[in-house]
Amino acid sequence: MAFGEQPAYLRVASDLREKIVNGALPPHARLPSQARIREEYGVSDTVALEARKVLMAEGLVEGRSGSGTYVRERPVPRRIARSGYRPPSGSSPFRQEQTEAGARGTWESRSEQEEASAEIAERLGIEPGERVMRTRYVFRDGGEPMMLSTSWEPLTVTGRTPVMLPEEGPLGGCGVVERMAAIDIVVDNVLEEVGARPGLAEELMALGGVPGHVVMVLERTYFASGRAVETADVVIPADRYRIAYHLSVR
Amino acid sequence: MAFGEQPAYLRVASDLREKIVNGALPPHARLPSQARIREEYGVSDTVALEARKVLMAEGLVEGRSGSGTYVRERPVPRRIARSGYRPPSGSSPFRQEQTEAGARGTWESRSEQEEASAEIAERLGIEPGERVMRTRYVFRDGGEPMMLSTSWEPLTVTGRTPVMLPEEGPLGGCGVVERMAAIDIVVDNVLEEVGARPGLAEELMALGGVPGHVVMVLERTYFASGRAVETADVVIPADRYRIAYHLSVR
DNA sequence: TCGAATTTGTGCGTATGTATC
DNA sequence: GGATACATACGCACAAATTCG
Repeated sequence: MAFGEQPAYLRVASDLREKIVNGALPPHARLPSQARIREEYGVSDTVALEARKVLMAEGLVEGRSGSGTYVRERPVPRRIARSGYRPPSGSSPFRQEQTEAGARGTWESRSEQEEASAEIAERLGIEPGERVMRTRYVFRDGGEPMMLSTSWEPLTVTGRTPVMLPEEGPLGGCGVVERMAAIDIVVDNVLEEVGARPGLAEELMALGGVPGHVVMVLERTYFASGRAVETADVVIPADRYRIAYHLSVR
Repeated sequence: MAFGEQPAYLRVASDLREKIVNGALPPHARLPSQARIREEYGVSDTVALEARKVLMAEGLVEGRSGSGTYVRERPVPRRIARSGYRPPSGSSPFRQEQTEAGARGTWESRSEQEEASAEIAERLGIEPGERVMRTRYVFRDGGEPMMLSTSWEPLTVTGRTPVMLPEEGPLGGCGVVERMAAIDIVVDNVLEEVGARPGLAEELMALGGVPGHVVMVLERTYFASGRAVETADVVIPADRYRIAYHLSVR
């Protein structure tokens, strides 16, 4: 390998990648087998294997034992409009987590009281050990799981009120802002932090994904007059969704 | 390999991973060398190598040629405050891509004219083939590459003006809003879409990462009076950064 | 139903280059 | 320079899954 050249396996990977992105190898097409790659590029078995591994790590292809290596479909990601997004029509920016264009979202949830962990306490601005209501959601979009969410609300805020359980009562499933409004708490700010990481096996199981898939994690906290009233972790499969913000420049 | 067992390299990787997460191998500690692993676990060179590769792909360790394989620090992800984020102090929400708390950002860039691809034309609301100025950036934070960005501006907007080249002239490096203001274009809206995927080998090379690492992709478009004046793709390593939005709930 | 060919996935041994100590 | 350690590369072997006649 001469100076300045990139390794053989990266050269082969780049060539195959090019054929994938420019459409010469469309989704569901089979890549040349390891043996064919070896012949076509004049490289060893190891190099052909490493090249395939690079593309697999990039999520472009998927190996099926005994069959071949196939180009994966990359669905056009759907848009999840977040708070702050104002669609052309004048609909509410809230409870839009499921929708770009009115997709019917359904969800299940389970609530449970617990003591705030150090991290949750930090996010809610309370003392660790204070009691909070934790609610886990699975959101579905047309039956397909699309989003996992876990939210925490301090019981000092909602305790002994009709909205203590997010999904019970007349305001069940209405969203944080409306529920808080019902007990005279005006949510006026929201902080959202977006991160991403490989999904945990457990999450991907629930989301119908494949080990190794990437998820985005949205850490969201609602504030009312400077006090945190709800914080949540939202897990979203990154291959199917994007998170959209529409902001005005002061 | 008996039925139901996992491959040897995964067994070795799991054992080493356990030692890392439980602290037996703290950050900056050196892993056993390939030869040592071979001896300790009674496996071949290949298995030891593959095991290390798994941990490297997970971002837990980093190999230094000639020296060893070291446990990486997993820094609390730094926050990249995006447009819309208003820190307690009243500083400008723009040109904050580099900073949580005043980190000095440096960058390099290279501009070039080209014809708009179908995708870029769509995003800019122009015809494919119209000429645009493409500028590629590498942003650094204390010398470490932290962000790749490619921006496109229609030449119908900036052509034959002092700000045609983003990084030239008196307003070089000033940010889109200020530059556009200089030619009497008032940027009033920005649309940001956050996605995530495994990084391409090329991107991770530039960002100092490892094949397989996750990146976030920020697709950002600035608008002035409903017309797109700049669009950009921003690639950010997800293990080191998060993207923060602070929004008010009207 | 059976079996052969193909292909991936895993594993072994070895060699060479190159960076670090 | 020498020793160590990682990175790349070659060739081979075998098991498991798949495909196909």
